[in-house]
Amino acid sequence: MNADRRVPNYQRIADALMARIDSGEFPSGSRLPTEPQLKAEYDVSSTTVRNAVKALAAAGIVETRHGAGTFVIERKLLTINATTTEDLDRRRGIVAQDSWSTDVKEAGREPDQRFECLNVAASDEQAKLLGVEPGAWLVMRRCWRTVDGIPASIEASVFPRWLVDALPELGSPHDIAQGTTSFVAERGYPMEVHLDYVSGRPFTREEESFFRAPAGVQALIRGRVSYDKPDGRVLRIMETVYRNDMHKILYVVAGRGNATSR
Amino acid sequence: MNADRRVPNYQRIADALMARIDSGEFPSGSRLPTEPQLKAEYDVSSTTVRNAVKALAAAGIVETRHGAGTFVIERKLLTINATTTEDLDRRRGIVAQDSWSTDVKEAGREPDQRFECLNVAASDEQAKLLGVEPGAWLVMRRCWRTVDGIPASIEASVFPRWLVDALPELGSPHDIAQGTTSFVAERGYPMEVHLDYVSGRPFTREEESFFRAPAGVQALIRGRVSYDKPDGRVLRIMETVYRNDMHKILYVVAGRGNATSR
DNA sequence: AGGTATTTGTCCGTATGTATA
DNA sequence: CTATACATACGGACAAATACC
Repeated sequence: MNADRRVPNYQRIADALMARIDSGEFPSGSRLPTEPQLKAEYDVSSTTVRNAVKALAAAGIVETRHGAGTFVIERKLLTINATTTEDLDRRRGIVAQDSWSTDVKEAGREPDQRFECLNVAASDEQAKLLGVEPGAWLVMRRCWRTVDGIPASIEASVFPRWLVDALPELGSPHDIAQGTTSFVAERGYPMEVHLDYVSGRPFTREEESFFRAPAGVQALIRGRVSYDKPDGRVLRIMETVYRNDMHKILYVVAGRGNATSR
Repeated sequence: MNADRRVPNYQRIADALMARIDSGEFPSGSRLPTEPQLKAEYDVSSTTVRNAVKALAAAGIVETRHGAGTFVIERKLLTINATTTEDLDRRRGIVAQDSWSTDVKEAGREPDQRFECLNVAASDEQAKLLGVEPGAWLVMRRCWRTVDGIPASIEASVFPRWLVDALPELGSPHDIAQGTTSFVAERGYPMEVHLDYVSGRPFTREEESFFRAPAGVQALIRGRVSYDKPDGRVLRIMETVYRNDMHKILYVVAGRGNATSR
């Protein structure tokens, strides 16, 4: 027994429960004892039991469901391929579908998305990238995506004014089934290079209301700025917000590791 | 979107505090009123005030410091370039330094790292990638890294047995200042292609004790499997655990967006 | 360096609300 | 409809870390 007084009681109970989960006593998806039961079992107050369960929830080990109980979580990661593009899909015979749907279906899961097109004011960052004034009107195309019925990601793209003028379909309130990347490319504006950044943060209140994810789940963010050529014109600014417990993002990186071979 | 009419009291207080933060009343780094003050101000119990502050902390808005107070957080993101390699550094005249130190110093911040080399048992996944039995002995090289004195990331690399036999320095308990990528490349084993995956999750208890990050901060994970050529031999399996509120990972992706041009 | 006030962390007991089975 | 289970809320006590004199 660890009688280290520096470790709070609720943390010791959390550790004990975690050990019981690891031992197989509570397999993935199973229900933990109720809080009153744990309270009696460990002879502590309700506060302490709740803190213990909250610690496990924050660590992504369990999920509490109001009125139902506390359940052990199992993570199923979906791989999002950030390197392949639609031309690769075509070689595999996939034509009229965006690359996200392809990824999800190939994982044997069911994709669904709700689409919307809206006019937005350019943020400072967007304005700088596009060379317009902050607050300028931009067209945003946004997808709210679910996997097996679970809210999984939100993808938002904004396009420069001149591109929307050239390709009015970008302003239409209808989804472009083949994906905007290949649509824009086919019309004469191929994206030759993308700058991606990946980070993570807690959900905003707004995102929370869409995802309704358990505690311990945060956002995995992928930003992508697409250019017609290196240091060229920006064709699209995209940001995707993923549930971080459902996704991993894959990149194939060309190594140039042999410094002496240049 | 679902419109929950009933919002808990603590959430309304959290929203009110967030609005006051956004309004500039509490700028970044400033201290919020103490909990007894908030309790009096909003005329609620200590539980409710604490729940409100916890909600803000979980959302990454504020950070509570034991005995000191509650402070508004400012995020400073460090960019980790996952695409450039040491040969690029050399062209810029940087030679005897790994790419991480380069990135951190270029951001005007102070990198520091503690290195260790240990013998570990291969996990199932590592064993599969390396073509050995699970549990086989592998050499792991690990860096515990701080930025401006703040624990920022842990990077762990494992190498196949045959490569350590060929390059015994990989088993040495000393850091390889130039970075292992270029070291291994110079000795005749260039890494021509990397497979990266990026994801996020809560810290493990062990990671927590190193990072000591406030609530609302999680791990940003980058895994990298490096090959000598596409579908070739695995030269290294690397996993880096970053504080997600301190890092974004940058990738330069070659676009092949023009499907008709093939 | 030490002591004291301040501030958050932990823990107790209890009551009531609300979602789920 | 009822019982169950977690969520919210009240009020208070003491511990532990920090700040300040």
